[in-house]
Amino acid sequence: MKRAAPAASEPDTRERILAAALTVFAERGFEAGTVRDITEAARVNTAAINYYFRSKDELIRQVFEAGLKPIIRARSGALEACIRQAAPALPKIAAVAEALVRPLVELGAGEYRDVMTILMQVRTGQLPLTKRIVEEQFGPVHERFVDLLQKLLPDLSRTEIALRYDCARGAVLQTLVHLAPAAALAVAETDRERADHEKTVRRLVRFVSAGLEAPPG
Amino acid sequence: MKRAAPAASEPDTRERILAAALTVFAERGFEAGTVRDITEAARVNTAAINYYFRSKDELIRQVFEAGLKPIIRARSGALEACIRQAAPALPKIAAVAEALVRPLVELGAGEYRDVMTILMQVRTGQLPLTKRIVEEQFGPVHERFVDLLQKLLPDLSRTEIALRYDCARGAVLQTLVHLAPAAALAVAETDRERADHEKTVRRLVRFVSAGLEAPPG
DNA sequence: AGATGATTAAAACAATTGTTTTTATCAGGC
DNA sequence: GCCTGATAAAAACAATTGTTTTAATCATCT
Repeated sequence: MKRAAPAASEPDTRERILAAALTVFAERGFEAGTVRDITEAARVNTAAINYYFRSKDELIRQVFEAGLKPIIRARSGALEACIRQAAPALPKIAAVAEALVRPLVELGAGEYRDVMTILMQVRTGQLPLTKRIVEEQFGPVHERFVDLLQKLLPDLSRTEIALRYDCARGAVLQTLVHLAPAAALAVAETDRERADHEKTVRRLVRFVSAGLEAPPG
Repeated sequence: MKRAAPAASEPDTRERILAAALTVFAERGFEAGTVRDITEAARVNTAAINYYFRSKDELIRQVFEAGLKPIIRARSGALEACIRQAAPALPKIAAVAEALVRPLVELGAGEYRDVMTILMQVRTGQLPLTKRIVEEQFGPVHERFVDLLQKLLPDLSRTEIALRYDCARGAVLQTLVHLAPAAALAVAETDRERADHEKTVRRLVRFVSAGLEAPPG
């Protein structure tokens, strides 16, 4: 036989581990977050992690890559939508800034807050494995952003554009981490929260746009 | 007797531990960086940490606070100098931005690179202890910056100013971490490096200034 | 020289780490 | 029924964690 349950109730043990691992890693970091922290949070036996994933490292890889994918897809999709919307002309800087900001704020304030926290941790480059994953996954999107910005700001060198793009990402991430950590328990977003996010997006877009199109030096 | 050596050769064991702890914590994080990592790097016995500091937690506190102080002093000094220089008028936004950017770049690219890395780690808030230290130490400086910006940008609400100030800090830190990690081994800065820092400062100031004085929404 | 007190070194401590092994449990196929 | 293979639980593994203990060293003062 291949599986105990065919498809209906895929034993959620594996999913519970993944979910628990995400929050544990976000709260304590990849190295400091222990296997037993995770199995206790998931109400699962200690050996389950080595049964479903080969090792803790493999669990880290899967949790991290799975968390990253929707973020990349959202940012990438927003960029394409913004280009499509402006076609055949080039999009405005503000639109590009919004394509960078909005997905991050909307995902990072909600379901993917833990992933954002982990992203911040990884940025400090403690684990080579995770740093490599980030570079691999985000590489293509970054390149497309910088390429587009280069067309919009032909007076700037590519290194200057890359620096400004980095600054923009740093500004958004910094704000995200400071954003209401209470969201973790909220099952549904209240109107108040949604309005806050909208305001945050507009403010960030304004800051980032201005920084991106600052005069060259 | 009070001390083995009066003052000339204060047993540098303690200093070696502090220095080694800083780089170990920067590379591996506060929790993942082990006592033995540090004692080996400092070529010191394992028990030395508990002899000179009471515990690992106390070592963390001392390393972190000692590393933070010069950064705060530099930023605080730069702000006061910029105010003094413009007096009796108010300083320009660009000058305030430079007071924020320059100390961070100059310290963070050199001797205090490890402290910057640790600052990034702490920002993700894994250890409550370190998060509290950061808030305590940086609180006053942040307030003075926001107060001054409020005067320079009277059309913006205080929360909006605070957000922009956060963005500015995030932008600078993000850039710092991406900055040449090779600096760790350089005993003396080359002219090339110093020129690079100067260019980085100017570019960051331009980005941050533009973001700070973006039109209100 | 002998005694004193600070420092260093070596060894051991219990606790916790990731992982493995070993033993149950539980579903479906013959 | 009984067997098979997947899952689950319990117990144990060696290795590593922060810390303590115990014994050596070393400089200084009397």
